[in-house]
Amino acid sequence: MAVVSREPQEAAGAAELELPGLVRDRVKEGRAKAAATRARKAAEALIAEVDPVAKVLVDLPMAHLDKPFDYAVPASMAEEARPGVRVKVRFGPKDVDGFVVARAEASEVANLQPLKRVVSSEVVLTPQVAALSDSVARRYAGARADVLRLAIPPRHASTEKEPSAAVPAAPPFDAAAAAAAWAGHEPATAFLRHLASGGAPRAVWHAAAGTDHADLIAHATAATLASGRGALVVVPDWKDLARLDVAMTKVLGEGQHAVLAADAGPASRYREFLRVARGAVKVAIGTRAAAFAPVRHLGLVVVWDDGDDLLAEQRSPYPHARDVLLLRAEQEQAAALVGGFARTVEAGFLSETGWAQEIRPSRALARQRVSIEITGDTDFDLEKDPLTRASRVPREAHEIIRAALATGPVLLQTPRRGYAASLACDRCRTPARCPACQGPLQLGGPAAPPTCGWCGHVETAWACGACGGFGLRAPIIGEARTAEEMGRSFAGVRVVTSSAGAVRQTVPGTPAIVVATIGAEPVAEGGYTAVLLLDTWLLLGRPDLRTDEEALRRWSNAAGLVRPGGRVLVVGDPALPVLQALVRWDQPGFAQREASARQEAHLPPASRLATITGTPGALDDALTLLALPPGAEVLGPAPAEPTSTGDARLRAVVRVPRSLGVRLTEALGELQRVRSARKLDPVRVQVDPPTL
DNA sequence: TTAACTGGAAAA
DNA sequence: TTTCCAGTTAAC
Repeated sequence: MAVVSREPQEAAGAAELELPGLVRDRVKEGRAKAAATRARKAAEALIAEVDPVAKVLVDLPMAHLDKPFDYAVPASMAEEARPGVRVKVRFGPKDVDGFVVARAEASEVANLQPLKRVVSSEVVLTPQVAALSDSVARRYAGARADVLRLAIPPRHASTEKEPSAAVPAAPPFDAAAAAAAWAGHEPATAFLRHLASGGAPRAVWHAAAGTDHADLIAHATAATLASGRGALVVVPDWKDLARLDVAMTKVLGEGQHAVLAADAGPASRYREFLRVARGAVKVAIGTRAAAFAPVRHLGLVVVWDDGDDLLAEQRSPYPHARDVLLLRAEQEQAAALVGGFARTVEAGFLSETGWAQEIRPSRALARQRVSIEITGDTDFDLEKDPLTRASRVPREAHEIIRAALATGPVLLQTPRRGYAASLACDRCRTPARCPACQGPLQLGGPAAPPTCGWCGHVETAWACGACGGFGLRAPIIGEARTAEEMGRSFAGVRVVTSSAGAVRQTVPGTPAIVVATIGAEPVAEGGYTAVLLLDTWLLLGRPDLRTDEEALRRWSNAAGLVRPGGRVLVVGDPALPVLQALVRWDQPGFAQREASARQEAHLPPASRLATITGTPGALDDALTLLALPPGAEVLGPAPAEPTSTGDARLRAVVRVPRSLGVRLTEALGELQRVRSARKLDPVRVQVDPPTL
């Protein structure tokens, strides 16, 4: 025992005399290490003379640790430890990453720990973005560390060593070209003038069908640059981003903008981020996380198609890119542009409250530019026209396609992917499901009975699960089958498909039939000569609160791809208000009606609402702890998705009038701090979630 | 990791 | 009541 537990020092003493070389080396190593530690300690003991205190936000998600901690700045780091740099600090038991947010002369706290290391001298957290992260964290009752993780991409050390490429001189602002691009949208010329002269106008922009919106955004950016300020544009996905990238290059010239996308890979993502952070470029475009891009002297923020759910962050605290940008526009006195072919209730609210003005197509432009028609999708038509039975493309549509093909490409938007023909109830249009496995019932051949597409069950006595009907209606055709039939109907015409998994970004402006599933529509060079929206009823079948709104947004985006002077044909029930709004291109009107419905139901944006989700015990506890402002309502709790480990969870909804929104989020923030400090089971808080 | 704090039990 | 010890907590 005694021999085994001998002190290390004794062993070291023995080694000096007799032990073999390897052990001696190790002892030397140990001594060198000890000497290095002493040297480091000595260096740390020398504290910076000016502002020896660094205020550091540590990268920990715990709500009660969401405040700056003071550290001593060693003299060796006096210069590098500037606000905005990444540092490593000792925090309790372990070393954690953090950001210096300020330097100070003194601290309230005695015996400060020294900063361990300045990870890099790059200023990645600018004061503006730090302030933005503050307000986003407060608005969403979340922790700043979580927000910063969304805002600042992971460091990529080798990329950091490269200098950012020099930016070529930008061409001078062409005010006439900008005005021409925006012609017909009113009052866009005033908006552009205001931007160019350094103002901060705010607008909600409804784009006319056939508008090359990316081009217009690029011109608005150019106007902002002309005032000596930077701009930031956020779009939902990489398809929009690619289009915008091309437009920016065309209008601003090569290398004038950075492209920020999380899925571009860590090196490229960080390289582009650094170009912005270093002030090498004044313009940034990107997907949702780009809303935090540290653009210098920000003059304009733009969000396109803000109804797309991709703009809602999936990670805590679940901020929406539109709201981040709008907060930013206020804080940095920048202009704001919220644009789309569709209109969200939230965007409509901005103009209703007077926060922003409207930019709309003039009536003349709307009428002359595109004709939008609707054709019935009733069983009567199906009887009359044998073609429709097979293909779901009515005869009237065939005529439009034929005419439009003479001058360019035609888009057919269909809601279903693949080939198989699924069936639906002919009375209520609920898709027919297999009674055994809930798979889709399909027709294998002309005379075959309906068969399940998943388990192969042959259904001979089907009855609709929703309405009890016995009739099956003409099949829902997938995009592959539609494409095949188009190829047969229009022999010699090129047929292109685009659907999830095989999305085509662009097609040439030459005659072709493009069959795409919803959201996968390629952009046609110069626009489509005609756009057909098929099987519109299928999108409306879902019992979601936002079904109509979302369907209208998706149709509007497809219709928006038409070229000026082109035609849009909607196949659907002309009596439906949502289709009427589409045909009249009155998405703002539809949003307004939706807004009053939501107001009556006390839903956002007129109310502020939050969900709290957790295990039954934790939720119950949280609701007791939550100090709600008077007038707040609590709904539920109702069953929610179980945890990843399968534990049951409940969700409660709390809501207040919008005027009390700040009180609600403060209470929720306090709740999270208390729960985190007491190490209670976590609950998830989501403020104004996109869906309920 | 570690100093400060808490609470409970033994000693006086 | 005081003192000691072990476990807990906060964390610069």
